[in-house]
Amino acid sequence: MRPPLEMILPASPSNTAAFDRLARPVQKWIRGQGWEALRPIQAEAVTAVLEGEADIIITASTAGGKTEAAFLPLISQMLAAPTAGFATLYIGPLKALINDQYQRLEDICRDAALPVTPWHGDVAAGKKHKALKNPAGILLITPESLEALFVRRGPEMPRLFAQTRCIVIDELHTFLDAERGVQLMSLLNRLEMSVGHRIRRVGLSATLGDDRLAAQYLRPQAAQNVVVLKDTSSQQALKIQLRGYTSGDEDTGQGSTTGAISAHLFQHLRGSQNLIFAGSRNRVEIYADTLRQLCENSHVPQEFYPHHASLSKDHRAFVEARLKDKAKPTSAVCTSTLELGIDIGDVACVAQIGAPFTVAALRQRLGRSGRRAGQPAVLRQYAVEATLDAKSSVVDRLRLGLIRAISMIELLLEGWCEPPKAQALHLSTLTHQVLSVIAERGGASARRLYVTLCEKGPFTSVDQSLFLRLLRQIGSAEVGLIEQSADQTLLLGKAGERLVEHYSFYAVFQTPEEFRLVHDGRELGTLPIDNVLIPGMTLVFSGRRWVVVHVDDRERVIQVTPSTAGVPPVFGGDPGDIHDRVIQKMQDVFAEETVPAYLDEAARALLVQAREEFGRQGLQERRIMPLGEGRVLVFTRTGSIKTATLALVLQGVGCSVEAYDGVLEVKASAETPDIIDVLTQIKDHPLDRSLLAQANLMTEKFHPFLNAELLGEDALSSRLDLMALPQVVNGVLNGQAY
DNA sequence: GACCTGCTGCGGCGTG
Repeated sequence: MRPPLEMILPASPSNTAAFDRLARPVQKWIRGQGWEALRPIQAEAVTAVLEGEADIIITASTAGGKTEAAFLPLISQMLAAPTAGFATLYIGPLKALINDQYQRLEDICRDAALPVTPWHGDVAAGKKHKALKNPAGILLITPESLEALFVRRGPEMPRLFAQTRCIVIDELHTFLDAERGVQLMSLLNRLEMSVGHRIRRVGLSATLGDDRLAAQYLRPQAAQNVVVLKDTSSQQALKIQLRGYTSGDEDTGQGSTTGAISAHLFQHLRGSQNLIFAGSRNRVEIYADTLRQLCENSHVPQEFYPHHASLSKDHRAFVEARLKDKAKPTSAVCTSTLELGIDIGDVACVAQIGAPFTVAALRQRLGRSGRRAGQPAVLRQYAVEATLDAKSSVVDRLRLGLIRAISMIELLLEGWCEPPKAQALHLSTLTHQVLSVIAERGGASARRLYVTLCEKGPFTSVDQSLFLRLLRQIGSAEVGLIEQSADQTLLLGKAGERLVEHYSFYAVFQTPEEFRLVHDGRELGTLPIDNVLIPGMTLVFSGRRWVVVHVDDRERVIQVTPSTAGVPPVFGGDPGDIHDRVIQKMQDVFAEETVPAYLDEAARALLVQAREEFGRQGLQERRIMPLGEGRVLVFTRTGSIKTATLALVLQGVGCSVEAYDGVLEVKASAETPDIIDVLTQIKDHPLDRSLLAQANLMTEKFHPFLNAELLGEDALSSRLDLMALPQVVNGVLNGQAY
């Protein structure tokens, strides 16, 4: 008789029961780890996975043991019932994450003799061919590589996945509300159709604003049956400070806000591991350069390094390794590259310069700090506002950056974050999936495509008539992506074949063209091609200063050599997307009188000023404010989508418009009609879609193949909101005008 | 007024 488990493993009874249900090799691995017990979330997951076939969402903090929670019982299950083909499919959004998870799972599976195969663009072709010849165990793959399998090996899919029982989706939140997430859902749905049975889905995530919406994403047809397991054990303390700073237009000299914030970071972050989110790659370079100088001037070792997606892999790996190495204090000045994914361990503090765009990002970033028991998460928020003078505009006086930073923190504390947008058509990704299904099957009927992608797949907002219009468009002579054979089967056209045959087809997201920046044969990183650089020009990049020595336009290579001066390059980007709820919260912050305890003295003073201005201008009620010289402020009090839609309409009648948080600054010309008349017109008449003609509607990768009509509908389903406009305008007009 | 993510097959060559 084997001894009772309690003698080996001190654990609570429920925990012991969970442990007992795991396969022997898995139990052996757990003992080898020296764990005292399974964590509650892991014990719950064991029960949920082994009892029944329900879809599951597991949410726990980054170091909360989610991977083990899912895989300890899944591996046990695989050992109990061996299958032919891949038994479990793991989807990861990053190659680096797949590499990390491969190491961890290999370790668990070593004694179990269960193969684990990583599969992404950097994995050797030989290794992939071996796995295809003998598919078994766990396959770790990116959405793009899974897409490639469908396109290149469509007929083999049933053989590879016929007995797959479970698909684990890591970092589930990164797929919600993204084109890539729609692609992934389409692929998983196609996989189920291809093998002819449902495959259980398990989502892992650290940050979910709304469990039900995540469940809706994971299994749209049966969201109510998704089991959500939450780790509530690690409710951690949160320490927040919001510091206010003011600056003029010239922000680079001595005594600037960049200098002042850098000095504060230098003073408080040195000696530990930290993340400094600077908001853009340009600002990452500015702050990294300033902090590097501070270290040099103080004759102390360098601890501040830049990290963003345009920097070389080598440099990024160097910074990540330093963050993991507690013997080398390191603060990374970074963009969202360090927001998710790969494990960099616990950081002492998260600094955020300027308000973030979403509460979800703020929450994800904060999750990097305070992960050790008893350690609070620490947020240092820096708000930068303009120095005011007699000529300063109302918009500057309202301190929108500070108010938004406060609003985001308040919403974070309330536990809210942005939900995914449900109704979008995703016509770019639908075009991609049409080509992919045709390639997979060597041809398909329109009916089959519609059922696969829209009826049973994720493109539920697309009805038959819209789908047919899309097919006719991409099958037209001038586009030529598809063509129809005599028996009505849809095949790839010439242009479609060319597209699908190239490896750049698999990803559904757009990437800009770039130069490579090289010093002494070593790549420093990449720059968007719209940077105009000629020999002799200086720049700040990768935390150092360079001078351009040679530009090769054909090969897209720029040679540089060290220099003592420089300015950071322009990286471009899209306008941010701010949710309605954030703007509402800003309105509340203006109207209330309480001052949050986490503001420093300067931030308090700025908040008081902003509220005085808000009251003085009567903005509690007032929605339209003339500024003189034909300029008017229109307070939409809505997020960026509705505000941008109104801006588009006003531009359509000849106004020039600038958008801020919930406010438009409108400048009329001599030919422009009176703004009240324009707004009244919008309120009373259905809107003319021809307005869309002047907007830039080509934002996604496969948009260039669509016509104006389809592009308009796609934009209206996601980035513009004409339907809401009458209501927005009504609100504006019913406030006190003029 | 922004950020991030991904990639196959094949020919040519050297090595064991």
